[in-house]
Amino acid sequence: MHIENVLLRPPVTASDRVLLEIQKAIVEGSIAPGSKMSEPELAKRFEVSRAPLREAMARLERCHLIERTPNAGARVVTLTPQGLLSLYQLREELEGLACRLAAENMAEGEITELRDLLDAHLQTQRVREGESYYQEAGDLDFHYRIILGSKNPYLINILCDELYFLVRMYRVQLGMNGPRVSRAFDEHKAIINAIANRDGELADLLMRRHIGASRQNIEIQLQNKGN
Amino acid sequence: MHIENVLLRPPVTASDRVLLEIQKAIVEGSIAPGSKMSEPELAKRFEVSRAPLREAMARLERCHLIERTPNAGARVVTLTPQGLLSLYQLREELEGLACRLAAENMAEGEITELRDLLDAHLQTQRVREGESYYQEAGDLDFHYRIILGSKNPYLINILCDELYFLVRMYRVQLGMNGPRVSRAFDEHKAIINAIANRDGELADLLMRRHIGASRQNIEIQLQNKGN
DNA sequence: CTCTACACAATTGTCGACAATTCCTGGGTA
DNA sequence: TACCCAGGAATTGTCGACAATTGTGTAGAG
Repeated sequence: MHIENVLLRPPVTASDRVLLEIQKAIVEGSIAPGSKMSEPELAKRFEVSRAPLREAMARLERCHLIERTPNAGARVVTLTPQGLLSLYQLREELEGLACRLAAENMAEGEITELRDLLDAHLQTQRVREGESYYQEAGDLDFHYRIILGSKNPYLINILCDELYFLVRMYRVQLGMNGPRVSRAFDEHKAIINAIANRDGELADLLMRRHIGASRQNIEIQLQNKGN
Repeated sequence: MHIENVLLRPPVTASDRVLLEIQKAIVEGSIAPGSKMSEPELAKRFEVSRAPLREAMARLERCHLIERTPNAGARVVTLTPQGLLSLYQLREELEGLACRLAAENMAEGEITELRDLLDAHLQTQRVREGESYYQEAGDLDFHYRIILGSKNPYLINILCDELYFLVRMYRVQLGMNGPRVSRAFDEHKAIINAIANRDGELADLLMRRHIGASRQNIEIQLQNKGN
């Protein structure tokens, strides 16, 4: 009952490779939201046949980066306030659950590693103040480990494989760096403590708040962009 | 931002048709759990080429009915107590959320329809006492409508497209009919009332309990089977 | 007798071409 | 001028064959 996580395995096949490239392009916006995904065009651009390309597109649909209609083609998703709200409603619930389960199921060693990771991340953060990439990567890593710590394969699959690309897309395309960086560290720290104390209920609550705050932060950016 | 629900659209393409057939076969167990899914064999059996078959298998993987490993092939999932627990942990959380959102977002008309559905279902149930099929179908319909009522496209997608086939597989293959039928009606009724009163918090709680009870019921069957 | 290495068979991944459907354009009509 | 319908171009869905990889069985060495 081990569910493969396509993120964590090297791109063994051609469609794996193309998938990663297109995912990156969509998340970073170099393929514009709402634009049409022409199969012949993309196949030529990424130098593969249409077979692996279609396989990749099936997986892109799975992680909600494109929307397909039979016999009509696919388009890149568009970012909307409603979409963001729906996404974060889910994330709050699911990552809350992940925290609760992680508090029950994470090994002591995993918790220690998580602490070390946060410390290491804090240092690089101090050195390279303002560079949002490290914040992004570090934050992602933190959430990933907790999700994996839940040991629930379906939950892991949904969050890491299906929802997180969209989360990243919203954050990247709205240019997240901002003033939340330092506060996020404290919140992360508190969550780790709760997990280390095996207090699932508290960990759940803190994670929900953490994500709620993150959502509000993005919503502000989205409003600013709208005006 | 409308996410297509493959369940609710007629099978327009060949891979759609094959997908439905194989899903049915796996859920009902006529393709045994753990058995290998040979592409040439299945293509011949369902009278399609390997291209649409592979597309169907990609979607089977998406709803967790098969597990694939690159360059090695796919196997039907096996049912385990741990798997069931993981699945229902998620369901409790997600359908609880769905109820809360449904209480906020369902139109009055939809709620009325839901009531009518339950009443109609109750009558056929009385008439054909003991036939588990109607229970299955009616229960499914009830849950579906609430999920759709949440109006959260990601939530709908995960529950209806990705998780429900597995839920059905567990129930069908463990032969669910049992004594829970009548009590489930009362629980359904209470949930509808909470939604009608726009009491999301209560609806959430009741749905979690409802699913928890359902899980315990299945776990008992699973234990009996093991002994 | 056991273990390793090689070669063969079978399966999966990929390719290019064909069929079916959709979308777009242009012409005709009210 | 606006609307509708037909025709053609382009795109998606499907097919059969080829290439690449895996698993297996066998032969040989230790």
